Amino acid sequence: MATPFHNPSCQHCKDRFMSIFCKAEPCNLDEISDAKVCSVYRKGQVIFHEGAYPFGVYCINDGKIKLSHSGDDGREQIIRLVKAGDIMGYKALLSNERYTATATALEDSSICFIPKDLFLNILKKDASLSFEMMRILSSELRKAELKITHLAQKPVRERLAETLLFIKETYGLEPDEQTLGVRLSREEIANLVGTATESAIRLLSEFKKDGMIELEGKKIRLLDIPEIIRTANLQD
Amino acid sequence: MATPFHNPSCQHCKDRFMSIFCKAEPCNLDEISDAKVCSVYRKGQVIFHEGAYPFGVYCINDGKIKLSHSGDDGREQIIRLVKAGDIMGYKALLSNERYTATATALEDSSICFIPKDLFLNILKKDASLSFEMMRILSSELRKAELKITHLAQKPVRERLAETLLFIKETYGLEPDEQTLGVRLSREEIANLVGTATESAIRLLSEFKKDGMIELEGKKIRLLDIPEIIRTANLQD
DNA sequence: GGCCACGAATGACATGGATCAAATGAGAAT
DNA sequence: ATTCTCATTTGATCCATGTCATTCGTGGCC
Repeated sequence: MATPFHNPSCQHCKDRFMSIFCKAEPCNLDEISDAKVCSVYRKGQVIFHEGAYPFGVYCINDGKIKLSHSGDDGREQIIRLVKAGDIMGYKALLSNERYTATATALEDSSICFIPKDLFLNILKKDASLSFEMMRILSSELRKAELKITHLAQKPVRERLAETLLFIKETYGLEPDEQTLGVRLSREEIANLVGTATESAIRLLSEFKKDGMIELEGKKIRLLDIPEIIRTANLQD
Repeated sequence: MATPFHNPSCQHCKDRFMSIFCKAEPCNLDEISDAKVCSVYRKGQVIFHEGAYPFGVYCINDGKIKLSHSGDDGREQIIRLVKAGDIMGYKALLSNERYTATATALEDSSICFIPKDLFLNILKKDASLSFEMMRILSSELRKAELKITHLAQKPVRERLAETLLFIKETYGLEPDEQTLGVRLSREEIANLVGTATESAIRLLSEFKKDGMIELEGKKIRLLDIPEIIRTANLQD
């Protein structure tokens, strides 16, 4: 499926300083760099499947990925958006269980694979790396818990506005400083918000009518961010 | 507020083998045991407040605690139930931020406090402890993500059934093998499920009418667990 | 015992949002 | 270009669930 290619070295990875591995001790980084395998996945390709056993962690060299649960009735719930410098698949590895989510490329991406044993061994001997790992886990957990509260208490309108801001935080804006840096289908947006596709569409149209955003195919331009923030009704 | 009393030693803590510290190296456990302070909190007392800065982690010696976010409109969302042997407050500590949740005793509880510096230092030098910490974080994260999916996709009825099972998993049953091992108000149940109190009450009555449970004040007896599982409609 | 206060239960009602259906548009394949 | 397929949009409808209001029950306290 995925196309392997000559490994970029971790030491010179452009996202090295944003990634967890910037905390790793240099000798461990060398070891990781030698052992990893980098592959290219095309848009839509699945990197790993919910239910499968993990054999390592993935570190995004370049690209954008969604992680999603497939709900009982088949509807998917997107639980995380992954960007360059991020790692994924660590949760299953650490708790030694199967993947609980499926990773799908949102656009063509180059992704490095680090074998399980190596990763775990280095984690065990590199205190600063494992501390960083804990920091990441804590922060993901905090975000997840906040999402639980909002899902339980906020109306779809507010959650959609919040989601737009979240996408902006994650993937940033294009050079025009307005367009969200990723193209998602309406269904994907809905699955991120946790609502029906039609509801997401309707509310996006409303946002547009209210002058908060502009829509052009899958492009979304944020015109009035302060108003979006107000709509999201954030307190924290 | 809380009443300190003579410290039980960690080495002889009855929940030692279920707690994270069973993984700590013995010498580190000694250190923790010496430094910790154990206090008694009465039912309803707050152990720490959302928004406050953390100065250490709490390890439950005995008792039951709820961790909750207070939503923007004041409604609370319970995000975790804590039992003897569990620790709490580590998330804020690890990510070096303020508490995002409030911890309140569900019944009289004795809780040990481990100072921040000590905990972090030991975490840094005790690989097996920090590995265990990562395991806990991963598992919490997995649970949180599952909850997000269910909150987004399942009707209240299913979530309530699931919550009853979750309470049973967490706190077990009383000696009669039917009654849930904790007394929660209807409001607390609703805040766990993520619904309005009235909805929780109505559905509990339905469950009772259907013979799944029996209600007697705050006592909830699970009469037909297989049927509750069916109602929860769990696939995983 | 009887009052008070608060949790629990029930009913009536309003509505946000899901679902179903149909029409339109846009991108991919030939 | 033409067709086909799938995403998007819009409209109509329905229902689960939240909200408001009231009553009921229970435990605490004087």
